[in-house]
Amino acid sequence: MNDMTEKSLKMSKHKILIIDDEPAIREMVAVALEMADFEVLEAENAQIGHSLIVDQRPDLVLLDWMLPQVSGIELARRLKRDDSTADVPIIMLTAKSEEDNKLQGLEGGADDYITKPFSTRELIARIRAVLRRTSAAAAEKAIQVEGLCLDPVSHRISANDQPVDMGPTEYRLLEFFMSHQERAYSRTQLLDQVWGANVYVEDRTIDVHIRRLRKALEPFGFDRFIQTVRGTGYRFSTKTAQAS
Amino acid sequence: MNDMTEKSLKMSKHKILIIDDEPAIREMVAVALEMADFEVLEAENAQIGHSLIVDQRPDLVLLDWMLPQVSGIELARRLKRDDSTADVPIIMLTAKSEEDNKLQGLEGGADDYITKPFSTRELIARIRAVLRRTSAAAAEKAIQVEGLCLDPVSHRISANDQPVDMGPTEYRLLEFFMSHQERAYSRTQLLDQVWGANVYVEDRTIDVHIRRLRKALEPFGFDRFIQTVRGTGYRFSTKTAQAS
DNA sequence: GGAAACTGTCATAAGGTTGTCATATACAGG
DNA sequence: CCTGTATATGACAACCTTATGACAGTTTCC
Repeated sequence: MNDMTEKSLKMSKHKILIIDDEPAIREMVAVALEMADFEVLEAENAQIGHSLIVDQRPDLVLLDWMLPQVSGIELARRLKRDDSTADVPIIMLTAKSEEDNKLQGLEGGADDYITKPFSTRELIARIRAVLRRTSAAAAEKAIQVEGLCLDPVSHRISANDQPVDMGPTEYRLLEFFMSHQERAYSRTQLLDQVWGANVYVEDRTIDVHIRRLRKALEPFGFDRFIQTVRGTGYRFSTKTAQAS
Repeated sequence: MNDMTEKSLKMSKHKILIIDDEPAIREMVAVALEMADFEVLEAENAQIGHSLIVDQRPDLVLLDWMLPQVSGIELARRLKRDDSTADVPIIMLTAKSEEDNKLQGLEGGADDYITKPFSTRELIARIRAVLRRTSAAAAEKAIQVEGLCLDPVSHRISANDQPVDMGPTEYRLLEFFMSHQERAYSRTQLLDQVWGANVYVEDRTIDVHIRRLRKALEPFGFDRFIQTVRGTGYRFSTKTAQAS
């Protein structure tokens, strides 16, 4: 359970993308954020911003309300519509005169809004708040697949509402699998992801933990989710394993 | 997963097509690109460029904004509209004065744009960036042909949404075929591509794996894609085998 | 301090894959 | 229609990869 805290501490700087068409504002914000130890990306319009979000996966987006061509609110909607970008938190930047629209902004999927002019202190405080809120939310959301449910808060697994008993390593392994479904991982990748990078552990050890995980899920029939991908590794999939 | 990196390194030169009506610019860019170890194709207008794209399948297109007859932006739109050319990355070349239109260029499907005059260093850097981005995306994209679908991410084959079972070698063979359709390969070439260079394996062994692959696809009727090219080797084709 | 729970490795058992053969077929010319 | 080749197939035995049960060293928790 301390994993989360540890990871946050070790975690590299948060990446913030600022999308605003005024170079002066971008510059000012960028400097402020860098001083606050964030990594900053900039985009001058919605298109460039969108591709940066896709490519760079920033931890948060500062989005100007008014942008040429595609407006900020429109971009926010698009981001929220697409699953792959829906969970990127957004803080809208609005001018005083546009303040009335703030509700619309929040409706459009923004996690917060801030009116220009704003102090950098306030901006940074809000960024931190949103980051704290969203990263906590992401980590605390239970993952449920059919009758199998993993609850990060209580750190517990249940199958059809019955508690499932397993070791810590198996828990982490399952957690990783359930948050990365339908994807094949090599033993080395699993080792890096679940055990942590640069840990010297035999590749074959994975097999044993897979075995233990399967054994724990077996009584409920959910061991079928843990699939072997011969010659490659393992995969978590709800789709039926290949018919022989 | 490292296969991609390895392959990229071994991969033959990237083919770049430059479409510009000014011979001087074409020449300059061509020289720069050749020095950077790219293979260069040239076209002086959209029509010629389009047919070169279809025939030669360049890895990337440098497209001038202003072209006689059919403009660059129009060509870009057409390319993106047609599935068979939609995934060719495009970098638009715009004159300073046209800079305002760059947004339109990105909307029109360009992957990047660069304004003239530009340094060859910058051009090459952008080309590399776009190639890296697109080839990474391509490696993750599922390949679907009629009802047959190969998903590299989950490492799985499905035919009409039903899982298909096959050995690792057959999977790699099919993966190679599906990403190199409509083209005949000799047994030796297949051995080099699918098994890897300098591997001592009997040529005839291919026949057996082709057989196994066909057998796996047979229940769905997709074995018809794996065609024999007598005296030469094999080919993956959706078109029906040649009527003699 | 000691019992119980966890972990990483092994050795061994199961099973799935692979490269070759030998044989049956299909093809292209004569 | 026959003949020499090129392919398609079925059968195998060697080889690899994965699944399992056991075990000893540690850590965790009374």
